[in-house]
Amino acid sequence: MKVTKAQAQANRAHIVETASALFRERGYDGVSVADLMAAAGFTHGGFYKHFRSKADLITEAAACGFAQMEARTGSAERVALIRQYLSREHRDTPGDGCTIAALSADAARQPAEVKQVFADGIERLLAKAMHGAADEGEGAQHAARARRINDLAHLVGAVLLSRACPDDSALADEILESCGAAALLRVKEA
Amino acid sequence: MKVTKAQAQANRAHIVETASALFRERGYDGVSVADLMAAAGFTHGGFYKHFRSKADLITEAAACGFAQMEARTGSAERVALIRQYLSREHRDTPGDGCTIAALSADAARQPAEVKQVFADGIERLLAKAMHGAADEGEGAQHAARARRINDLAHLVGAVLLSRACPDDSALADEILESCGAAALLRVKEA
DNA sequence: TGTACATCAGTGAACGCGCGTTCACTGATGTAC
DNA sequence: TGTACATCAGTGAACGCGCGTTCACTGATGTAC
Repeated sequence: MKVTKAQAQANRAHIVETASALFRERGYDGVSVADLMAAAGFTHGGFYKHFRSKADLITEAAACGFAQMEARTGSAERVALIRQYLSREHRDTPGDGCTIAALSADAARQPAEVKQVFADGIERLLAKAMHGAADEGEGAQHAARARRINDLAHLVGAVLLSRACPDDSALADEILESCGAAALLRVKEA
Repeated sequence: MKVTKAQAQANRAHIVETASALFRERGYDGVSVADLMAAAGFTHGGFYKHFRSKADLITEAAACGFAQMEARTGSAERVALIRQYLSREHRDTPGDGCTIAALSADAARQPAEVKQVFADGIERLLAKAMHGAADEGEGAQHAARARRINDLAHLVGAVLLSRACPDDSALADEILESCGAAALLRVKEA
């Protein structure tokens, strides 16, 4: 049953990606090693040929989630990004969505290793959003960074509030719409 | 070992309050029935004399958390509320803090019953914040409500982001400070 | 290039453990007379 | 008011189950000659 080195490496990456999506859907405690391996197309025993523990996988899956986000948001316009982030689609399919919105509350209860992955991910997101302000003065850069942090908190909070409401409830949609309108207005004003 | 009706009722309320705090600290999956009952000062067997299941308790504990929040924020000034909400103290002691910030991600994975408690709680929070706008026109009221929703999303998101960062990290504090400054500025401008 | 052997990714049964829940039991409280 | 009995909050052992993890085994891959 052995497999080529390349195949094994691909399988490992596939397990991490599957875990990253499942964790976003159900939380770290909501996905068992057996669940995950079955979803990835394997039996559970092989898990420990790739990872030392479930805790290790959680750290890797978080990093994978941030890497996916960066790859996908690479060239997108801010307006398109906001529309997508505050869409019903994103709210209703956390497995395909933002790691921060789906798992930051879970991460808060995880060891420092996981939290560091989140902090690094947030930091890289902020750095990327700052590209437009690279040639400004120190004060303006500081203000721009503060604005990015505020925008991120606002978007993440909106998705979290909307997800906490019953499916198809008016309030859940109203939250997305109110926050979307305000976020887009802020882009236009800047 | 029987106890007076009044005592039994008080014990039940004590279990719900203890659960509400423990859930906020560790999440719904992070607290076992045995953990909880021990923390409340009982053995685990008696749990089912008070509740039909852990799921039932989760619903009650959520309602208890919102009731506590309403009671505590009753007479507070908006500025004081924002300062407290975005304080390191609130970030670092979720057990004493806001149910939305601590558990909305967990609630998103719970049955409709729990989500309804969250939606009702959010709705009551918004209604309370609208008291100052009671005599305005329909358009102004709608705008005021949208502003409250945005403010709530912003505050909740800030606490979540800050909690996801490593303890005592600079980024965790920066998030609270940036969002606090912006939130307070918004109050002054209004 | 061909042969012999070591490696190790993947399998599936098994481990101890803690989970939510059930149950027989206790004994003070509440009730009926 | 006093007595006899039913009630039921709380106890602690036990239930089946799924968890994270370990292990002996398989057999194709990778390596040494």
